[in-house]
Amino acid sequence: MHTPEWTEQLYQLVDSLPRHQVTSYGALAKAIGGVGPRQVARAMGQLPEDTQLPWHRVIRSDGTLAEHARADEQESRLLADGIPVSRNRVHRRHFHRFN
DNA sequence: CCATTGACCAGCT
DNA sequence: AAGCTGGCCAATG
Repeated sequence: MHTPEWTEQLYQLVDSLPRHQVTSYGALAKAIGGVGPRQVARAMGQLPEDTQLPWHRVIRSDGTLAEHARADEQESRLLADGIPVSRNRVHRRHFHRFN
């Protein structure tokens, strides 16, 4: 398997996410540059199951949670982080702004 | 404010 | 080569 070279930067960005904030695949893609949101999403899906990265804080740009194998776990992790999720959606005010 | 639609996207199988 | 993704954005109602 071949991991793209931008993944290290992706991991660092995700790892630096403040505890009570979320971000989107697209926002990360922009912050990295030259990659698309779906590539970021795929990279998240490839993370090992026991990763320490807060992958659960990466959601869709419209605030809804994407549908994938660990979606339920994602919701409970967000709630455990103190990030409210109602009707499968996180409010915009919890999005992190990259500088 | 929310939901839907359609064009665009890149990496699989 | 067709079809499916952990998506995004703008436009629309």
